[in-house]
Amino acid sequence: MSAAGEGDHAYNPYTRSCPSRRLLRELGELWSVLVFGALYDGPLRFTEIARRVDGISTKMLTQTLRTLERDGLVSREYYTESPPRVTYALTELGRDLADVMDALEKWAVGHMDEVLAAREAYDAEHAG
Amino acid sequence: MSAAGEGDHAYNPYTRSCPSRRLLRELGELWSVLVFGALYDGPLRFTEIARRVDGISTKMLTQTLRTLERDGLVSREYYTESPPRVTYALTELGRDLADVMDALEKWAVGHMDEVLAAREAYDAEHAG
DNA sequence: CTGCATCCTCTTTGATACTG
DNA sequence: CAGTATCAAAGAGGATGCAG
Repeated sequence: MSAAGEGDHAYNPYTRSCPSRRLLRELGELWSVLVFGALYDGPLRFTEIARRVDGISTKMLTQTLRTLERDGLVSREYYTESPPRVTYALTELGRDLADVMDALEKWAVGHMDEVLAAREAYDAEHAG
Repeated sequence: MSAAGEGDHAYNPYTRSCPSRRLLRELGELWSVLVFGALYDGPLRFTEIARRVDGISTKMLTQTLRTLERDGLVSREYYTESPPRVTYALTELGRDLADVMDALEKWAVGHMDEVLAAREAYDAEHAG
Protein backbone atom coordinates (compact mmCIF):
# COMPACT_ATOMS: atom_id res chain seq x y z
CA MET A 1 0.00 0.00 0.00
CA SER A 2 2.56 2.61 1.10
CA ALA A 3 -0.03 5.36 1.14
CA ALA A 4 0.80 8.62 -0.50
CA GLY A 5 1.73 11.50 1.74
CA GLU A 6 3.27 9.28 4.36
CA GLY A 7 6.74 9.65 2.99
CA ASP A 8 8.78 6.62 2.12
CA HIS A 9 10.46 6.37 5.49
CA ALA A 10 9.98 3.10 7.23
CA TYR A 11 11.11 3.96 10.72
CA ASN A 12 11.92 0.84 12.64
CA PRO A 13 13.20 0.94 16.21
CA TYR A 14 14.21 -2.71 15.98
CA THR A 15 17.03 -1.53 13.79
CA ARG A 16 20.20 -0.24 15.34
CA SER A 17 20.57 3.01 13.51
CA CYS A 18 16.98 4.11 13.07
CA PRO A 19 16.35 7.48 14.74
CA SER A 20 13.10 6.14 16.14
CA ARG A 21 15.11 3.94 18.47
CA ARG A 22 16.81 6.91 20.03
CA LEU A 23 13.49 8.72 20.29
CA LEU A 24 11.90 5.74 21.96
CA ARG A 25 14.74 5.54 24.45
CA GLU A 26 14.35 9.22 25.15
CA LEU A 27 10.60 9.14 25.66
CA GLY A 28 10.71 6.09 27.87
CA GLU A 29 13.04 7.76 30.30
CA LEU A 30 11.55 8.13 33.74
CA TRP A 31 11.99 11.89 33.89
CA SER A 32 10.28 12.36 30.55
CA VAL A 33 7.28 10.33 31.62
CA LEU A 34 6.95 12.19 34.90
CA VAL A 35 7.36 15.62 33.34
CA PHE A 36 4.62 14.75 30.90
CA GLY A 37 2.44 13.73 33.76
CA ALA A 38 3.20 16.93 35.63
CA LEU A 39 2.27 19.06 32.63
CA TYR A 40 -0.77 17.00 31.80
CA ASP A 41 -3.18 19.24 33.69
CA GLY A 42 -1.77 22.51 32.46
CA PRO A 43 1.28 24.78 32.18
CA LEU A 44 3.72 24.95 35.05
CA ARG A 45 6.75 26.95 36.03
CA PHE A 46 10.17 25.41 36.30
CA THR A 47 10.10 25.28 40.06
CA GLU A 48 6.59 23.90 40.14
CA ILE A 49 7.58 20.98 37.97
CA ALA A 50 10.59 20.35 40.16
CA ARG A 51 8.36 20.33 43.21
CA ARG A 52 5.99 17.80 41.70
CA VAL A 53 8.66 15.48 40.39
CA ASP A 54 10.24 14.69 43.70
CA GLY A 55 13.96 14.20 43.62
CA ILE A 56 14.72 15.54 40.16
CA SER A 57 17.80 17.75 40.02
CA THR A 58 17.79 21.07 38.23
CA LYS A 59 20.25 19.58 35.84
CA MET A 60 18.03 16.71 34.82
CA LEU A 61 14.93 18.85 34.71
CA THR A 62 16.61 21.38 32.46
CA GLN A 63 18.01 18.66 30.26
CA THR A 64 14.68 16.86 30.00
CA LEU A 65 12.76 20.02 29.24
CA ARG A 66 15.26 21.10 26.58
CA THR A 67 15.08 17.76 24.86
CA LEU A 68 11.31 17.72 24.89
CA GLU A 69 11.20 21.31 23.70
CA ARG A 70 13.55 20.55 20.84
CA ASP A 71 11.39 17.61 19.84
CA GLY A 72 8.37 19.88 19.67
CA LEU A 73 6.60 18.20 22.57
CA VAL A 74 6.85 20.99 25.10
CA SER A 75 6.71 24.75 24.62
CA ARG A 76 8.54 27.28 26.70
CA GLU A 77 7.25 30.74 27.54
CA TYR A 78 9.60 33.31 28.93
CA TYR A 79 8.33 36.38 30.75
CA THR A 80 10.80 39.17 31.46
CA GLU A 81 9.77 40.07 34.92
CA SER A 82 11.67 40.45 38.09
CA PRO A 83 12.28 37.82 39.10
CA PRO A 84 11.95 36.17 35.68
CA ARG A 85 9.15 33.72 35.10
CA VAL A 86 9.17 30.77 32.73
CA THR A 87 6.34 28.41 32.04
CA TYR A 88 6.25 25.12 30.24
CA ALA A 89 3.30 23.51 28.54
CA LEU A 90 2.58 20.56 26.31
CA THR A 91 2.28 21.37 22.62
CA GLU A 92 -0.43 19.81 20.49
CA LEU A 93 1.99 17.09 19.54
CA GLY A 94 2.95 16.68 23.17
CA ARG A 95 -0.64 16.36 24.30
CA ASP A 96 -1.10 13.57 21.84
CA LEU A 97 1.82 11.69 23.32
CA ALA A 98 0.77 12.58 26.84
CA ASP A 99 -2.12 10.16 26.65
CA VAL A 100 0.24 7.30 25.92
CA MET A 101 2.57 8.38 28.69
CA ASP A 102 -0.35 8.64 31.03
CA ALA A 103 -1.44 5.14 30.13
CA LEU A 104 2.02 3.83 30.93
CA GLU A 105 2.12 5.60 34.25
CA LYS A 106 -1.36 4.46 35.16
CA TRP A 107 -0.46 0.90 34.22
CA ALA A 108 2.54 0.91 36.51
CA VAL A 109 0.57 2.35 39.40
CA GLY A 110 -2.45 0.19 38.79
CA HIS A 111 -0.58 -3.09 38.57
CA MET A 112 2.09 -2.49 41.15
CA ASP A 113 0.49 -4.94 43.55
CA GLU A 114 0.44 -7.70 40.98
CA VAL A 115 4.04 -7.09 40.05
CA LEU A 116 5.06 -7.06 43.67
CA ALA A 117 3.27 -10.36 44.19
CA ALA A 118 4.94 -11.83 41.12
CA ARG A 119 8.33 -10.84 42.44
CA GLU A 120 7.69 -12.52 45.74
CA ALA A 121 6.61 -15.67 44.01
CA TYR A 122 9.62 -15.60 41.74
CA ASP A 123 12.05 -15.00 44.56
CA ALA A 124 10.50 -17.73 46.66
CA GLU A 125 10.77 -20.21 43.84
CA HIS A 126 14.33 -19.30 42.99
CA ALA A 127 15.62 -19.35 46.51
CA GLY A 128 16.21 -22.99 47.29
CA MET B 1 -14.55 6.14 47.14
CA SER B 2 -11.44 4.10 47.82
CA ALA B 3 -13.14 0.94 46.67
CA ALA B 4 -12.79 -2.16 48.72
CA GLY B 5 -10.34 -4.74 47.55
CA GLU B 6 -7.98 -2.22 46.03
CA GLY B 7 -5.77 -2.15 49.04
CA ASP B 8 -4.87 1.09 50.72
CA HIS B 9 -1.65 1.62 48.84
CA ALA B 10 -1.45 4.87 46.99
CA TYR B 11 1.43 4.22 44.67
CA ASN B 12 2.84 7.44 43.37
CA PRO B 13 5.81 7.56 41.01
CA TYR B 14 6.22 11.27 41.64
CA THR B 15 7.55 10.30 45.02
CA ARG B 16 11.18 9.34 45.38
CA SER B 17 10.81 6.12 47.23
CA CYS B 18 7.65 4.66 45.75
CA PRO B 19 8.31 1.32 44.08
CA SER B 20 6.17 2.39 41.15
CA ARG B 21 8.88 4.81 40.15
CA ARG B 22 11.42 2.05 39.78
CA LEU B 23 8.91 -0.04 37.88
CA LEU B 24 8.16 2.83 35.54
CA ARG B 25 11.83 3.34 34.89
CA GLU B 26 12.23 -0.34 34.21
CA LEU B 27 9.30 -0.59 31.81
CA GLY B 28 10.26 2.50 29.88
CA GLU B 29 13.67 1.13 29.11
CA LEU B 30 14.27 0.72 25.41
CA TRP B 31 15.07 -2.97 25.61
CA SER B 32 11.91 -3.70 27.57
CA VAL B 33 9.74 -1.94 25.02
CA LEU B 34 11.38 -3.72 22.12
CA VAL B 35 11.23 -7.15 23.76
CA PHE B 36 7.54 -6.61 24.38
CA GLY B 37 7.10 -5.72 20.75
CA ALA B 38 9.03 -8.79 19.66
CA LEU B 39 6.87 -11.07 21.79
CA TYR B 40 3.67 -9.32 20.84
CA ASP B 41 2.82 -11.74 18.03
CA GLY B 42 3.68 -14.89 19.93
CA PRO B 43 6.34 -16.86 21.83
CA LEU B 44 9.92 -16.73 20.66
CA ARG B 45 13.18 -18.42 21.46
CA PHE B 46 16.08 -16.54 22.99
CA THR B 47 17.96 -16.31 19.74
CA GLU B 48 14.91 -15.28 17.80
CA ILE B 49 14.34 -12.33 20.10
CA ALA B 50 17.98 -11.37 19.77
CA ARG B 51 17.67 -11.47 16.00
CA ARG B 52 14.64 -9.21 15.99
CA VAL B 53 16.00 -6.70 18.44
CA ASP B 54 18.99 -5.68 16.43
CA GLY B 55 22.06 -4.83 18.45
CA ILE B 56 20.99 -6.16 21.82
CA SER B 57 23.73 -8.09 23.59
CA THR B 58 23.10 -11.48 25.16
CA LYS B 59 23.82 -9.88 28.46
CA MET B 60 21.15 -7.23 28.14
CA LEU B 61 18.65 -9.61 26.64
CA THR B 62 19.14 -12.03 29.50
CA GLN B 63 18.91 -9.28 32.06
CA THR B 64 15.80 -7.78 30.49
CA LEU B 65 14.06 -11.12 30.21
CA ARG B 66 14.89 -12.03 33.80
CA THR B 67 13.52 -8.77 35.08
CA LEU B 68 10.33 -9.08 33.08
CA GLU B 69 9.95 -12.68 34.14
CA ARG B 70 10.36 -11.78 37.77
CA ASP B 71 7.74 -9.08 37.41
CA GLY B 72 5.32 -11.64 36.04
CA LEU B 73 5.18 -10.06 32.62
CA VAL B 74 6.97 -12.76 30.67
CA SER B 75 6.96 -16.52 31.11
CA ARG B 76 9.87 -18.81 30.38
CA GLU B 77 9.53 -22.35 29.08
CA TYR B 78 12.51 -24.65 29.21
CA TYR B 79 12.66 -27.80 27.10
CA THR B 80 15.41 -30.29 27.84
CA GLU B 81 16.41 -31.23 24.38
CA SER B 82 19.68 -31.33 22.62
CA PRO B 83 20.44 -28.62 21.95
CA PRO B 84 18.30 -27.08 24.68
CA ARG B 85 15.35 -24.94 23.70
CA VAL B 86 13.85 -22.08 25.66
CA THR B 87 10.88 -20.01 24.69
CA TYR B 88 9.56 -16.77 26.09
CA ALA B 89 6.02 -15.51 25.95
CA LEU B 90 3.96 -12.69 27.38
CA THR B 91 1.86 -13.61 30.38
CA GLU B 92 -1.68 -12.38 30.72
CA LEU B 93 -0.40 -9.46 32.74
CA GLY B 94 2.27 -8.88 30.14
CA ARG B 95 -0.21 -8.88 27.29
CA ASP B 96 -2.16 -6.20 29.04
CA LEU B 97 0.90 -4.01 29.26
CA ALA B 98 1.95 -4.91 25.73
CA ASP B 99 -0.81 -2.76 24.30
CA VAL B 100 0.54 0.29 26.10
CA MET B 101 4.07 -0.51 25.00
CA ASP B 102 2.85 -0.97 21.47
CA ALA B 103 1.13 2.40 21.58
CA LEU B 104 4.35 4.03 22.70
CA GLU B 105 6.35 2.37 19.95
CA LYS B 106 3.78 3.23 17.34
CA TRP B 107 3.72 6.79 18.51
CA ALA B 108 7.48 7.15 18.14
CA VAL B 109 7.44 5.61 14.68
CA GLY B 110 4.36 7.47 13.55
CA HIS B 111 5.52 10.89 14.66
CA MET B 112 9.20 10.62 13.88
CA ASP B 113 8.88 12.98 10.94
CA GLU B 114 7.21 15.64 13.02
CA VAL B 115 9.83 15.33 15.73
CA LEU B 116 12.61 15.52 13.17
CA ALA B 117 11.05 18.65 11.71
CA ALA B 118 10.70 20.19 15.16
CA ARG B 119 14.36 19.54 15.84
CA GLU B 120 15.40 21.25 12.66
CA ALA B 121 13.27 24.24 13.48
CA TYR B 122 14.64 24.39 17.01
CA ASP B 123 18.25 24.08 15.89
CA ALA B 124 17.76 26.73 13.23
CA GLU B 125 16.28 29.15 15.72
CA HIS B 126 18.92 28.53 18.34
CA ALA B 127 21.89 28.80 16.03
CA GLY B 128 22.37 32.55 15.49
C1' DC C 1 13.72 32.32 39.75
C1' DT C 2 15.77 29.90 36.05
C1' DG C 3 19.30 27.65 34.49
C1' DC C 4 24.21 26.87 32.68
C1' DA C 5 28.96 24.89 33.67
C1' DT C 6 31.90 21.83 36.06
C1' DC C 7 33.46 18.11 38.62
C1' DC C 8 33.11 13.63 40.04
C1' DT C 9 31.01 9.25 41.14
C1' DC C 10 28.26 5.34 40.27
C1' DT C 11 25.82 2.63 37.25
C1' DT C 12 24.96 0.85 32.87
C1' DT C 13 26.32 -1.39 28.96
C1' DG C 14 29.04 -3.56 25.37
C1' DA C 15 32.67 -6.88 24.00
C1' DT C 16 34.71 -11.04 24.80
C1' DA C 17 35.50 -15.52 26.37
C1' DC C 18 33.77 -19.61 28.39
C1' DT C 19 30.14 -23.45 30.10
C1' DG C 20 26.07 -26.91 30.41
C1' DC D 1 21.32 -23.10 21.84
C1' DA D 2 21.11 -20.46 25.95
C1' DG D 3 23.12 -18.49 28.83
C1' DT D 4 27.16 -16.90 32.71
C1' DA D 5 31.41 -14.34 34.02
C1' DT D 6 34.46 -10.70 33.64
C1' DC D 7 36.55 -6.42 32.33
C1' DA D 8 36.83 -2.01 30.36
C1' DA D 9 34.44 1.94 28.31
C1' DA D 10 30.84 5.07 28.29
C1' DG D 11 27.34 7.71 30.06
C1' DA D 12 23.89 9.06 33.31
C1' DG D 13 23.10 11.54 37.20
C1' DG D 14 23.89 14.26 41.49
C1' DA D 15 26.10 18.17 44.02
C1' DT D 16 27.79 22.56 43.85
C1' DG D 17 28.72 27.19 42.57
C1' DC D 18 27.84 30.97 39.72
C1' DA D 19 25.11 34.13 36.27
C1' DG D 20 21.18 36.69 34.02
